[in-house]
Amino acid sequence: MITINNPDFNIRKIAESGQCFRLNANQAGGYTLVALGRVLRLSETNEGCVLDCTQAEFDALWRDYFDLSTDYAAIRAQVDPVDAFLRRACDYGTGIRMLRQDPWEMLVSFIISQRKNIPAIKYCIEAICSRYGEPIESQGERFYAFPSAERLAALDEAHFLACSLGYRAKYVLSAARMIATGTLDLSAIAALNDEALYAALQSVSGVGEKVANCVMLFGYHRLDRFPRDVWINRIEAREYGGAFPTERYPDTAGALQQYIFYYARSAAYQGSRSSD
DNA sequence: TATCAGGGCCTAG
DNA sequence: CTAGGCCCTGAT
Repeated sequence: MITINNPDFNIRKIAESGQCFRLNANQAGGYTLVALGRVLRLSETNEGCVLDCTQAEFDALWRDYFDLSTDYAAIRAQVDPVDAFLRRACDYGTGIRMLRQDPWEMLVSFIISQRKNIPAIKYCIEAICSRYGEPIESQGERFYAFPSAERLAALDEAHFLACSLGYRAKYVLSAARMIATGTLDLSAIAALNDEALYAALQSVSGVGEKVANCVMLFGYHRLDRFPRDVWINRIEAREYGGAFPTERYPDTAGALQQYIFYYARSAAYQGSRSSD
């Protein structure tokens, strides 16, 4: 067992921040994460967040996955003191971190995300994993890893249609085949600068600006990327008169975007806007 | 039951 | 550059 006692680590907020789709509340009152081909259970206690893994597994995998070497208090501290909205968002979202997730899983997940809400995205991803992912037994329960590109490349469009992907089915299939054949190497492009990586990702059919930015932010930990979805667009219109000042936060705008996204969808913010 | 919107992208014009 | 189509689900 590992305990993380850090105000900048809150598993509930991370789970609800929309960056990951396979971290869910469990029956025991905690959270269960399927990632890196493993299952990890986490629960909040008075002593902090407890992870049910060994020290060796924590050191090898989860310390990096949860980005525990980044100082999120420092990121929040650089927020413009005049920007009351952003300060509120950061206070409200304290505990959120930017997970270092698998690029392939992020690519597929965010291709699926277009014109879907979060429950629908999770449904599709679980359908794919449960049918084509490797089973993982954990404490008497069976989970499924996210399937490899090679595995998905061997399927055809009908299999993805059956997972409720709709018009995105052909995008996911072609992405899988690009990766499986080596047309696109997700490991190799990690070495590219932002603009080249952005372009490389958009060479995939079904990947536009929004999805490419999400893959960069969540899969390649490019914390400067600032994906604009309908929620962020609303906030930019309501709170910033057009555009968020990304230029003021050249290294961390994407992390701030996650605080904004979490706050914008919260009852706390929605309630404060109810007079509109 | 009916309607709308959802962490968009592609194609045609 | 903009308008329309797309496939399905969750929320009301």
